[in-house]
Parts: sequence; structure tokens; C-alpha cells
Amino acid sequence: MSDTGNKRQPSTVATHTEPSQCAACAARQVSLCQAMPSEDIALLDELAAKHTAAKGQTFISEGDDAVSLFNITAGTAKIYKLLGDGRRQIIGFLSVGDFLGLAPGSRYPFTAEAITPVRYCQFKRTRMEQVFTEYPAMRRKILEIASNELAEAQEQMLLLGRKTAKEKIASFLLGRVRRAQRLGGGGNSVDLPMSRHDIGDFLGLTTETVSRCFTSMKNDNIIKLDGASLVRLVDKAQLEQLASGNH
Amino acid sequence: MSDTGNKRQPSTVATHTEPSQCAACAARQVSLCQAMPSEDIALLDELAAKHTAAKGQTFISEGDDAVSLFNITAGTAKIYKLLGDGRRQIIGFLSVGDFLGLAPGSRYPFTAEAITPVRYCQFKRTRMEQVFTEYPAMRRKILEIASNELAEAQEQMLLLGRKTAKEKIASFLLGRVRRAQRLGGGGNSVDLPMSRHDIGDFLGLTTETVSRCFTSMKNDNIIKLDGASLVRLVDKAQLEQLASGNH
DNA sequence: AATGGGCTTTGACCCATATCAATTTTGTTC
DNA sequence: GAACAAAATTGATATGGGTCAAAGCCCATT
Repeated sequence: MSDTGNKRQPSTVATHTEPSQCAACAARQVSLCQAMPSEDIALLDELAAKHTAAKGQTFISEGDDAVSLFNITAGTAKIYKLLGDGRRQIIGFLSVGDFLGLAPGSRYPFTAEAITPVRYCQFKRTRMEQVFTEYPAMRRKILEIASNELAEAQEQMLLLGRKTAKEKIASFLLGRVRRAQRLGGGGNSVDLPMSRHDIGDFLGLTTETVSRCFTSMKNDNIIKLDGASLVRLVDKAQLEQLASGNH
Repeated sequence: MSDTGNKRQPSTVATHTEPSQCAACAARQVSLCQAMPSEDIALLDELAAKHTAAKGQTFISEGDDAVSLFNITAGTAKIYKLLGDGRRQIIGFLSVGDFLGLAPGSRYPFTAEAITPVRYCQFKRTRMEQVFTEYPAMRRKILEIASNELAEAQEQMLLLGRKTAKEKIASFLLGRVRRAQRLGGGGNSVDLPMSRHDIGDFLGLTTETVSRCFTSMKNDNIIKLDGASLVRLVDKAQLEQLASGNH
């Protein structure tokens, strides 16, 4: 695993193996691990290597041998793909409970980098394969997760291929609120731990265009900005209209 | 299931239930059905409702109750999503062996329409759920398929968000050849059963831009056109360069 | 082989967003 | 809290691909 991030970080990765963290894990109820019966949760504890990644640290590199599966337990990460000349497409932002590591071949088709300090569990694929065989509910859960991600990816294709800049931003903000709500977060304000540049690379826009859209939506009283990273959704109905292409 | 296609077709769907077609099915080796042991293939025959869809016919509509899974056995179809004002994003083109119908909720998140006459098998989801439990290899295969589609979707996000028109066309053509090769098709020419408009809606471009790119690549001696739907890849190396963003 | 209709291609022009270039704001370190 | 660097915003200008419009081409049908 190599660090190709622009900000070089020490590439050492902290690993602690205290027992029975899974039982108390904040991510458990919203993740893959939910499919493991409580009485056997200790088994996952055994299998999970617990790691942390500092802000800016790359913890999966595109092209690496896909030997592990991962589960984010805290923080926010981004996964992305690059073109030869450095153009970047962010595929998704991951946070507590999100699963990653599915690879169609033997190599990861994307890079994963921490946006904030991230905690994650790493599972050896070969060991998990055994677990899946023993606990079919686990494989069912993975398939459910993959289906969800696939539908999300298809929605993002619609966004990237056919939406205007403003529509993209509206969709992005609504997606963020929905995620926050799914995780028990509140109402109408969204935290954006990623930079404008990251948002641009996620939506197929430039930093400048992202910024201009925020400004314009602020002036139209659709959103309110509280610093760069806290957005209040003032007129959610209009955001929905924008996001779905009816104005 | 309603027909929302622009070309209205009789909405009747032919269904025949001859026994033991699966054993001789052309799609079997390249599809989900490969995971069913030969001795039990008759079971799939029982479960599969065999249908045909005429050119232009819609056989899955976005928002329909997701009660079935599908397997294409002949022909080419497109699946797409629409915005409120009619803008369309084609999510993929499907042909022999391709599987569809995974839905994250209870409704299909896309529409499927035949581009050429299509034959397909329809499986009730509830029945298949039982099959998956009885034959874990089948569920494993579905997960493998979903992983592949996910990676493909992510690659398409990179294309839609960050590639230029020419790069998109180059990637599209190479993708088509690879698929043809996977299906045992030959070398350096590609058949394009879909219209320029469809290609545009797949790549996030307009018909005109697609056409202009083809013309320009023809003039640059990268491809040769044989009518509108047969493309010969003359300079594959340069196509690869274009597709990966190194020129 | 003539007719007609729908694709596809080509042309002229335009606009949404990119690019390039300052500023301003924010957040961090001493 | 001063000083700095990084990120965000704003402004001016450029351009790739969209839009609108007009031929051209290809079959399918007669």
C-alpha cells in the first residue's frame, strides 16, 4: 500500500487489537456487522484489524492487491479514480458504517484517502469468504450493500451526464442531508468535511463553479452558509425541484 | 409494466414455456445460470418465464414493483433514467448473458427498453431467494455480477465527470470491442446496434457531438466507418491513449 | 427504381462552465 | 493576536460542446 496523496503523511498505520470492541462499536448497527448475530460478534473482533488513518493519508491505492475488505467506523474518507494527466473523479465519500473493498478482479479499482482522521476495520478477504459461507446472512448483507451502491452509482451517472451545475449542487446537498438523517443526524443543516475541490471532483465541476453555485443559491435564499463547511438548507422544496430537473 | 417508449408497440409479451431450454441456452455459459450445477439446470427452466420484447418495447419501467430478476438471452437492450424534463441518461447496454433487476428498494430505479428484438428470462424474486438459499453458488455469482457492475459504473463515472468528448467516444468503442471479445467475437470491428442519440445519452453528449467525433476520428485515421453501425478500429493504440487521458 | 421518413452528418452560432488571475477569508502556528 | 498558508471567493475571458437549422443518406416499402 503506497501513499500517493499530495500531502505526505507518515505511512505507518496504527494497529491495536483490543478484544470485543465490536460489541460496542458505533458503526455496528449501520454496517455489514449488523448481519452477524450478537452471540457470535466476538468472531468479527478476532478478524478485524483496527486501524486509523490521519487526515490526508491514503489507505487504499488503485492497483493494489485487493486482499482486504474494509469497514469505516469513524471519520470521513473519499474514494477516487485518476486519469493519466491527473484529472480526478471522486466516486464517493464514506463515513461511519460504510463498507468498501469490493473489487471485480484482483486489484482495487480506486484509491481511498482520509478527509478527516478515519478509523476503520480491515478484514482479510479469504477469512471473510469463510465467514460468509458459515453465515449466509453476511453474504446477503454484502449483496444488499452492493445493490445499494450500484443504484447510487447509477443515480450519480444521471447527475454527471445530464444535470447542470446548480442541479448537481442541489442533489449533492440533499444527498448529504439524507445520509445525515439515516445516521440519526438532524434536520436541515449539513456538514461538509470535504473541500470545494473535492466537491467539484465528485460532481464533475471545478472548484470555482462549486463556489459560484453556493454563492448564487445563498443569494437566492435557498441555502445559508455558516463558514465554508456548514450549510443550512433554507428552501428544501426548491432544492428538490432543482435536483430532479423540474424548475 | 407500462410501455413508455416513444414508439408504441403492442404491449403483449410472448411467453412460451417449453421445457429444458436452459440446457441448450446460448447465454448460459456467460450468465448467472452458469452457477447452477448442470444436473439441476431443469429447476431454472421451471422458474424462468421466457419472453421476447420487440424493438422499441419497454419491458421494465422505472418505478415498477421490483418483483422479478431478468436475464437477457438474445438481442440488445438499454437501461436508462430520466429527469423531470425528459433529459435521459443511459446507464448501460445489455446483451446476451447480462443480468438485471437488482433494486435497492421495492421499485426498479430504471427503465429497460429493447434496441433490437430481445429475448429474456424473467425470474420471480421470491422464488429466486429460495434458490439462492439452496444454492449458495448462485448468490455468490450474483454478488460477483454486482461487483463487476459496480466497478463498471465507477469507471463510467470517471468518464462522465472528467473525460472530453473524444475520450468518451474512444473509451466507448474500446469497451464495445472488449465486450465482443469476451463473448467470443473477433478482433477490431464493433457493431453498434444503438443510435447516435443513444450513444450520446450514454456518454453525456448530444447526437451531433457524437457524430462529429466519429467524423473527426475517421479523418484522423483512427477508425473507419462502414455505414453508421459498423466501426473498424484502425489505430487501437491511439484509442487506448485517448481513453486513458494520455495524449 | 421511385418515394418517404427517420437517422446521421454538417454548418453557424451561442452559452454554461472552464480557465486564468487576483482578492478575501479562514484556520493554524508561534 | 500577528503572521502565514491554504482554501474559498470573485472577476475577466476563453472555449468545448450544446443548440438550432439544413442537407444528405440509408433503407424499407411499394
